[in-house]
Amino acid sequence: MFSKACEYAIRASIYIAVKSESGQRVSLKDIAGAIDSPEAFTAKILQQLSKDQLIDSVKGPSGGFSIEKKKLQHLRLSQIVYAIDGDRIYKGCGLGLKDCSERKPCPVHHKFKAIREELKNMLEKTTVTELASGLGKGLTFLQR
Amino acid sequence: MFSKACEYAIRASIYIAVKSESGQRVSLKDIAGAIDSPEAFTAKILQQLSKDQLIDSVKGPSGGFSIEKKKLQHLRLSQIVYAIDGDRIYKGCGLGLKDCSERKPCPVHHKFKAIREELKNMLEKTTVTELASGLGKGLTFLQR
DNA sequence: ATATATTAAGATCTTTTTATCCTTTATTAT
DNA sequence: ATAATAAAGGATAAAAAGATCTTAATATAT
Repeated sequence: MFSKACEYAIRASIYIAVKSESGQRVSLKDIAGAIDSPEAFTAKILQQLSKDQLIDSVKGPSGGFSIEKKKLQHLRLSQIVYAIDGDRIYKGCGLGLKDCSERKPCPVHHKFKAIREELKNMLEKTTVTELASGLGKGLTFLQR
Repeated sequence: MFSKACEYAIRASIYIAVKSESGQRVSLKDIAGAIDSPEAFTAKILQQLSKDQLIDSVKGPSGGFSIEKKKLQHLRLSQIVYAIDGDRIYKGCGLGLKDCSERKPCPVHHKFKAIREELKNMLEKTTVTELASGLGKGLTFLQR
């Protein structure tokens, strides 16, 4: 569904969100530990999210990653996914055809459409805070 | 969503189905040409489908691939997908956790569940013949 | 029986994805 | 100012996926 990088991106974002809500900044090491991801690879991913201004980063002592409150209110899963995996999850043809479209559909085009729409809606509706909340309450997990 | 191999597998199966309905056997070359896939790679994939007895193959002159009528009546998309990609599309956690479950869910577990179910249902309901029919009528395409 | 067409199978190569390492840059605390 | 800390960036490596090549096995037609 998502690339590994995107999975880490989502997990990291949720973790950062939890911490940001209580005003804490978290280091790369902290994040990689919390979501059980390879540190250097995670760094690359966070770099990308930071470039896209989906998360904030501060260098130096007591630096780290965070998401400012304002952003956090609006940050959707779709934004994270888009930053890392692009739009292939929405646009790509289920059978890999380049020019698959309503006008020239592949055999599964219409069958997939509904599912894809639903996925898109879900990603666009779901906020990272919302997911962070469940994690904060111990209802959901980011490891194993 | 699916691996490239799985995309080719589905496309090939649909093409073989169309031909099989009019009693024709099709060669690898023919298939690869029709679905615009790399020939040798496609051979591997068809080999796998053949091993799993989802399609039939005959060696030698006037040999090739086909799907016998009986099989074709029941052959579902889910079977093709399972033969090539296994069950990751159903079972795998959206965030890549190994032990994600109802009891110990990742933050998106419940959100994904509905979508995954729908996908599963669709794949299990959809027959290859059904898709072949649209292709036979020129309503759908396997190229570009 | 032989030649030929065609799939099967194994080995190998290429590309992409995933992951690591090392150096540089920015920030903070002293 | 200096040292320490943490992310940024670039180069490289390992693993997985995608694709190709070569040889073997098998069936058919003559």
